[in-house]
Amino acid sequence: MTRPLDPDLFAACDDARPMIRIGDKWTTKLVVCLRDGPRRFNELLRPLRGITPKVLTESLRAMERDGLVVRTAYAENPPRVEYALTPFGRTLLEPLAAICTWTAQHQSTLNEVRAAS
Amino acid sequence: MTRPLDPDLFAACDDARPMIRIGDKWTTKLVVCLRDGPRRFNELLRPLRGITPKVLTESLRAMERDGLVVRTAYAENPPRVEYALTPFGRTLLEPLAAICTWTAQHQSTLNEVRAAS
DNA sequence: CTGTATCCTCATGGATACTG
DNA sequence: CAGTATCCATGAGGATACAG
Repeated sequence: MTRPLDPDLFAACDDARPMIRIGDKWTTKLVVCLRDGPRRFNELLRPLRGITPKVLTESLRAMERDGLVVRTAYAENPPRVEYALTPFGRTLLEPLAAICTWTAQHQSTLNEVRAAS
Repeated sequence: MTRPLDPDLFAACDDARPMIRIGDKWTTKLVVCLRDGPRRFNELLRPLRGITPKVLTESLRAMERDGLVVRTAYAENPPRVEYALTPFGRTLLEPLAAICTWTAQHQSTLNEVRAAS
């Protein structure tokens, strides 16, 4: 108990902005959306209820820049574009699952606690 | 591949605001800071470089409301206040560790990818 | 279908100073 | 030591409309 804090634990998070925008509103949900294979723009727009095309584009571009997602455009008519997780992006699935499981398991606890206050 | 999306996976995250403010700038760091035992206000203020007392207070109050943290004030002079994780708060440590590990392992990859673009 | 272009709101969180 | 009190900057994200 009360061992000194390990400074290294913060090394990865010390930047003004988080390396991965795990904290933002959509990135994690997008990763989950893409876990079973490539999805098209509208296939992402729909299940993420409430996201606007602008924000979806921004999020996907950011994830592309970070190498989490690849965008593939097919020269067809009507145009078809597919987004898929890269192998690197897939490495996020496991730690993210841990958080999702926690949330699913403890959501009711949280609701009770909040209702009581 | 390309199995249909499991809608339940989003059930826990469908609210306008996340149940737990995992996404915010300080909550996760505070959990990590408190993992080894109770800490005093200034013991949290210092290692979280850059946080202001106002924001620290706000964050701790929010975590208190959610039952993640307990505040204990000792009637001494000078005043002493300790913050500690509740058992419930401790359940967050494991999934959070998964994310921390991921970040630590892949930070360099991310840096390379960004430098290349 | 797959996006862009504008405009705008609003909450997070930072700066600074002060108090019991 | 452990906060409060103000004020304010910023940018993520939303609304809406339009385009290739």
